[in-house]
This record gives sequence, structure tokens and C-alpha cells, in this order.
Amino acid sequence: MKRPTIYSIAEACGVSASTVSRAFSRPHVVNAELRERIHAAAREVGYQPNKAARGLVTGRTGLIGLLVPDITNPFFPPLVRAIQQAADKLDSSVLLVDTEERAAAEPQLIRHLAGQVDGLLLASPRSSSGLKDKVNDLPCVVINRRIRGLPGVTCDNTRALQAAGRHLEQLGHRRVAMMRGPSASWAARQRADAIHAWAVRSDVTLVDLGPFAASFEGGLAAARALLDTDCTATFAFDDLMACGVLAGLADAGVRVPEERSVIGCDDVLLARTVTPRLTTVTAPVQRLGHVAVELLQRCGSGEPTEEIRLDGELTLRASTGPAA
Amino acid sequence: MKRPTIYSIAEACGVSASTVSRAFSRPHVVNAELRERIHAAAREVGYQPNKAARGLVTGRTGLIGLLVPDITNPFFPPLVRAIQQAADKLDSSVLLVDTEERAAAEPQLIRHLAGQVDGLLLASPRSSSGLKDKVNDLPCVVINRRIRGLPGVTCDNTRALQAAGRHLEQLGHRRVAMMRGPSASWAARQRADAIHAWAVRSDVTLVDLGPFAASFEGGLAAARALLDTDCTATFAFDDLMACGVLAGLADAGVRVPEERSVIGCDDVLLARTVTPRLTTVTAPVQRLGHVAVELLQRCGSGEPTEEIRLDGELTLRASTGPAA
DNA sequence: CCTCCTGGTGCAATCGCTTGCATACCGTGT
DNA sequence: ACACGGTATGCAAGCGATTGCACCAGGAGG
Repeated sequence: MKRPTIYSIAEACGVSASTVSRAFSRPHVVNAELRERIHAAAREVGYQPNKAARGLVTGRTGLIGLLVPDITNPFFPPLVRAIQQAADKLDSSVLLVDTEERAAAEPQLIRHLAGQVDGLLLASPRSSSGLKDKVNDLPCVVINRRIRGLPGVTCDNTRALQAAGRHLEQLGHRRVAMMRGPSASWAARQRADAIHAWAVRSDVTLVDLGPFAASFEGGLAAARALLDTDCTATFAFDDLMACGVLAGLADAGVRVPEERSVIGCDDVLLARTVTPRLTTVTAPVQRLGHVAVELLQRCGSGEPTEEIRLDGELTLRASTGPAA
Repeated sequence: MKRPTIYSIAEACGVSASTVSRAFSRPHVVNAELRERIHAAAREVGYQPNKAARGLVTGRTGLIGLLVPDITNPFFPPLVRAIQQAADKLDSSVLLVDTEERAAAEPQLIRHLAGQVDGLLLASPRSSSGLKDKVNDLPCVVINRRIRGLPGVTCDNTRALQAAGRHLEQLGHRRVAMMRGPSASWAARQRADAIHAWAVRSDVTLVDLGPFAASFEGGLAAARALLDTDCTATFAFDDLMACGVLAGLADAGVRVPEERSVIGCDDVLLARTVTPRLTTVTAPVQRLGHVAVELLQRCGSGEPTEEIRLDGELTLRASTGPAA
């Protein structure tokens, strides 16, 4: 038995297909009693409107494309979830594409997606040049990066990182390291700038380390670099790197936070499961996702592009303590 | 300017739309020279075939639905990636749906997806009853669970867990705990059975703990339970729980592996970033994903349902050591 | 009694693409 | 010279929904 269509239901109810169609898409215009009969018949045979057919005439696919650079990076899954929740409310599904960090592949994937989605969400895109042209007139929102001319939502960690700096200062740290993330990363620059700005206004000497890979292994390397300095505390680029630092220090027999303090960024699952629990800057991932979808919807209806920044928040846990 | 269609290209090239269509879908049947001209024209205007229109006539959407119970659980992202890679080779995209552990929502989500995908992948579905009916004649493959009548691919950890048991035995452990996962979990039962089967054939006394939640917090609780026993080693249901155990033991000042040994399962990112690195059973996630897609494709072409089991593999790291 | 609305329904065109069939052209074998 | 087969192209009919417009009945107003 084939899938039921509006025609089979129309026949069963003795009405025309248009009426069946309207019973679903604009229920209020069909007679209440008839509408109920149609719905009942549809339910009985398990009718599901064919999205392709609908999409063909309406021009909407009900799909939102989501490009992430690395789905295995613990930062993204919660973001994906938040986006999905928001998309649900718009009766849309999420087409997830993992670029696996291949910046060069992004433009092609975008062009490919463009054909089948109503809008595009670019989470932390690795490439920037020409991205704007690729999306043509497809609604598109950038997450966690700024790209001229494209609406976006970013997480501003400036204030939280500076609060973290003051926190270290109060704990008596006077020499603090900063472990940079990949130099190509927008977030890495943003965070480094924030920490720099704090340091020059404080009594603390900042030691600039890196750049390191934004990975556990990068953190191991960073830990070795840290031990070559006399810093008593460090900012890691993100939590993943911070976990590597923690592991590297543990391997070297250095205790945290007694001998060194470590601060992460993002507050991914890892930050709460590692020992000691990481002091970190919590990103408002939930809101990031919701706002992104909202922005997408808005630029779909032709409103001017907008940039929204949400603030990260310092979360104190067990990886920071008084300077040795 | 609207999106180009086969008609606009046809006009530009002075041929009919069917020829343009064929130039893409069955290139070998159109004259080589003409084909090139068409492709060139298409490239120039950035033509992308409209998937909805194509889907309408072919009945294929080029979409694979993937239902996961919790995308934030670190087990799934690598699986999602593997599935995506495999789907790519079939020119398909992945429609990801996170059920957020709401077993009751699964049937409805499945029905909803059924309308717009060519096939459905159910990763560790939480509900089982009636799932089979819901999918009707939609190709569907179950991952990491067995459901009668549906093809599936599972990870069999029996041998690896038993190897892990022998490993503990050789290290001199004679009293070993087993921390159960949620009783509703298929994997939890499978793992518990395997460990049980090993224990009865060994010199080891098995202490059955739990069930605990398959989470970090569950692991904290499990650690407390462990400390109430005189076991010198423990199997945690999975890595996440194992990390909780590690943290709980650390909080209590108990050293791992000197005082207790801990074994996880799955080998998620966490297992490699925690200190000490977890000895665990590595799941062949990559193959799991590839096989699932392959199976999906096969049952799309009407072949009989199949069950494939892949073996997990014991990975020795730093969380196991000689009995105290 | 006739017109005018108005709410409810059907008709038919349309979205962009695929595909079975008809057609046209060319070269070959007889 | 003719039939035939093969290759390359066009025609037109769908796929399943949406939607502007025409139509019709029945009540209100003149």
C-alpha cells in the first residue's frame, strides 16, 4: 500500500483535494464538521503531508542547515540541541553537517546545502572569505564569529575573563600565563585581547604562551610550556585545552590548585567531570542557539542584519586557589 | 534574480529541459560536447537542482533520519560523524533528531520523520514496543540495540569485558564490583550478563552494585557505594559513569589505580582526558556508523533483515593496577 | 422579488524535475 | 534504394501539494 495523499483522503471523504489541503494548512476556512471528518480519515490511514510536494510550491523546505566544524568537540552538541529545540518551534528540522575542520570544504558544503534549506546557521566557521557571497540571498546567521555583512550571535567573554583575572589577582597570583588558541580562530583572538586588556590594568605580569592546538594534546604541550615559566596560574584557551593542562600537570606531579591554578573557557561537560573541577567561563549555549534561530527567522523576513552578543559568566570551581 | 532551473539553462543553451535534466542525472546519454556546454552554463549561473522537485518525482529525498537519545552524551557525536561520512557517499544528508531521552516521544518523532527521509537510523532507541510498526515500510536500522524484526548493528562487548575481567584477575583482584547502568538499558543488561558470565568462571567474587544513572552524577553515587564494599576494582557501566567514580574516589582521597582500579566502557573522549586515563572497552564507533548506513541501503533494496555485531576491544590505560 | 455578501467548496494552474515514448538523423547491410 | 538499428533529442505526462479564482447556496437588505 502506497502512502496516502490528499487525493486518497479526498476520495474517501467525498470532497475535493483542495479541501483536504485546506483542512490542514488553513483549518479555519473549512467547515468545522467537515474538517473533523477529514482529520479523522487522515489519522486513520496515517496520512503525512509530502514535504517535497509542499516545498515545491511554497518554496519552503522546513529544513535549517547547521554547519559545525567538529561535532566531536564537546562545545557543539549542547548548541546543536538548543538549535534543534528552537527549530522545532518553527516546524523545522535540522540538517547537520560536520565539516571536520576542513575550512576549505566549507564554501562547497554551503553551496550544496543552499539548495535544500530555508536558512543556514554557521557555527564557528573556519573560513570567512567569500562566505557571504556563497549564501547569496539565503538567510544565514553566523554563530561565534563576526563576519561583515552577515547577522550573527557571539559570546562575549571579555567581562567574564576579566573577572576571572581579578579573581586570580585576589588569590595572590602575580605572574599569570595565557595559553593562546589557534591563531586562525576568531575566539582565540577575542579571548587573548580581553586577557591582555585586563593584565595591563592590573598588578599582574602576563606571560604569553602558544599558540597551541585547541585539543587535549594541545593542553599537554601547553602544560610543559607552563612548567618552564614561574607562573602560578594560567588561562587556557578553552576547557578541552585546560583538561590537557590538568593532565599534563598531574603527569608531572604538580598539584592543582595548590601549586598552579587553571582557568578554562566554555564550560563544557568535561569541565565538570575532570578532577579538580574546572573554574571556567560559562558560555550561554542555550541562548546562543535560540537567538541564532530567531535571528535566522528574522532575516528571512527581510529585516536588517543584526549582531547580538551574549555575555559569558565566570563559574568558580576547584581548579583555582591561592597562589603558592 | 530567482534561482536558475533546468528551463533557464535549457533556454540559454538552446536545448530542451529534458536534455538539461539528463545532462545531470544520466550524463552518458547526452552528446559529450553538448553536455559540457550545459554543465558550463549551469556552473556559470550557479545552478543547483531543486531537491524537492526531484524528490517529488523520484520518491527519494536524499535525507537519512538519525534519532539519538542524547546528543550531549559523548558517545554519540563520533557516531554521528561516522554516519555522516557514510551518508555522504550516498549523496545523502543527515537529519539529526535528539529525543532528549524522552522515550515516549520517539514514536511520534519517527512518524514525523518518516514523511521526509529515505531511511531511518535509530541509535540506542529508548522505547522498543511498536517501533517496528511505526516505521511501516520505511527502511530502518537500529544501532546498539536489538529489536525483533528490524535490522541492526550492535557492539558486542562480551569478549572485551571478559578480557578485562581476566586482566583484573591477573592483577590480583579477588573482589570486584559491577556498577549497573539503568535497568531499562539494553546495553546495561548485555554488559552485566557478560561480566556475570566471566565472574562465575573465575576465582573472583562479583559484587553487584546499582543500578545507577548513566551519568557523571551516577558515578559519584556509585563511588560512594563502592567505598562501602571491600572491592579493589570495579566495572563502571560506561565511561561517563567511570569518570564520576574517579571523581568520587578522588574526592574521598582514594587513589586510582593504587587503591582501586576502575574500568569504563565505550572509550569516549572523556576516557582519554581524565586523570588517570581510563582503562576501557573501546567501541568501534566508526565501523558502527558505516555498517549502519550500509545496512540501511541494503534493506532499502529489499534484502532480508540482518543483525550485525561488532566486537569491542579492551584498551589498557592507567586506571587499572595491581590489587592493593 | 432582486441584488449583494459571505462562507464554503471545487477547478485548474503551478512549482522544478524525471522519464517513457515518439521522433529525427545517420550509417550499414542487402 | 530500402529497411533497420542505434544514438541523440524533444514532448508531455506526471509526482503531491498549494492557491487564486470561479461558483453556489442561503440569508440580509433594499
